[in-house]
Amino acid sequence: MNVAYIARGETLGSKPSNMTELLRQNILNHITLSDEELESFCNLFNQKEVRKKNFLIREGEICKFEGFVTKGLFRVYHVDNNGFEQVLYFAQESWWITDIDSFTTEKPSCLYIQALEDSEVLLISKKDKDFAYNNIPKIEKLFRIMTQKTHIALQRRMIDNLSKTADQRYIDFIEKYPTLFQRLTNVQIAAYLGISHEFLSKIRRKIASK
Amino acid sequence: MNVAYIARGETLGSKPSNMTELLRQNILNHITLSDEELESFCNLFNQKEVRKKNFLIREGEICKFEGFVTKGLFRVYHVDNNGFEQVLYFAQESWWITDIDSFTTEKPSCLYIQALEDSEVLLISKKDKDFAYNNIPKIEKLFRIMTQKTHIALQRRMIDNLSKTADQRYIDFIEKYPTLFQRLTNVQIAAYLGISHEFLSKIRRKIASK
DNA sequence: ACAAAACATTGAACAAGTTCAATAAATGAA
DNA sequence: TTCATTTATTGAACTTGTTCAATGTTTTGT
Repeated sequence: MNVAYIARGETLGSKPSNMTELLRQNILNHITLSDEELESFCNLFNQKEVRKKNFLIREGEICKFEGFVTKGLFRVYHVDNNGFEQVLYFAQESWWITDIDSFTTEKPSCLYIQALEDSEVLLISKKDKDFAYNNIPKIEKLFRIMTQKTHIALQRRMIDNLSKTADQRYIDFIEKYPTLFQRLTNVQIAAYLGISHEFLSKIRRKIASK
Repeated sequence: MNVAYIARGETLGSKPSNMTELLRQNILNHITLSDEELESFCNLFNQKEVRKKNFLIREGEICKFEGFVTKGLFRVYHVDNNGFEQVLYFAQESWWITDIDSFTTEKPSCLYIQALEDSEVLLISKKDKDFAYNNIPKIEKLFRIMTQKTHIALQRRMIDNLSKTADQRYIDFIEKYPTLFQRLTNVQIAAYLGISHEFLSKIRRKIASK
């Protein structure tokens, strides 16, 4: 495995383990891998710093990476025809980020991924991910399981959006993501809940007065 | 592979190919498999008839299968606290159905899956699917790719629900699923769009008068 | 420390979507 | 064929959420 790794022109030797420690933990939460497999997979990632307000991708670009957040916070969002922003999801430490649509189809993205704080991510390219799929069979299982989990979460959110009132969705959000909640402005939360930030402000007043 | 297959107590010999023809096509649309792999995977499925209005699963039950529709039409829906139904998706011929949440976690489902027409499905149990994962490596890739695709579709729907008006979502639905549309009542379509059927009726009048 | 920008709140007028009740049309079961 | 059930339409009153504009507060960059 290491031979293939070196042959692909990457730097020789492992990255400092503190850089990929969170990633290793995250992977082992989903599947079991030998030290060698873990090592060679983690070595396919490159660290990148993204300062607050900077973009990992913008609409129209092709998403060439899949990322794992090791520090900071991102928002993945869409801008509609009227210029309004809808947040698909937030990603803090130990969350994965990509536009899976653009990444897999290699077509231009209709999403923006922006850092809301000074952040750090580990990025893997499509080429290296395909390499991992072909050479470390369990990686196929890893992403099958992870995609399943994010899909389940999105299904639940879809049902909630269809069945619950904005008040309830806001209360649920705080309960479900209590620490993330504290790192977000009301503008961002409103864009996630699918309401105007003015209306969120009125919801907050109503809740506070109880 | 056939030995393992027989050892698991299934009927000997392949099912008539007309029964699994649609399934075979669907699989080969996603990955390439040898005839033997295809054969042994398809043999893990059992056909089931479901008459109109009957349920494949109900809320509270544990979803023990993943299904592939060969004939007819299903709706997968949730019933909220006020008794309103939200349709997560419809599944006609060549679509897959399951409550992936309940199926993977083995916890009670919060969904109903009901036949809207006299239907037929090919079902695979969790045990047999795990068997396939462990013995036919490409099956892992198959479901990784399929889950990715359904996830991408759901992401798009999520964005549309957050950014578009009900009128536009209805027009989009007709354009995207022109044949499915003709098999559904307005009550079902409204439950998918997340609006009351009365309001859908008013949207239809408005559109017709143009 | 200061100016500029972003963020949060509020009210009033408005638009989108619901609820309820009444009626008509289509479908289904015996 | 007939009766019951489901489906579709419509109007009026209502609720939820938006829009716009004004005001004050907090953050940020330099």
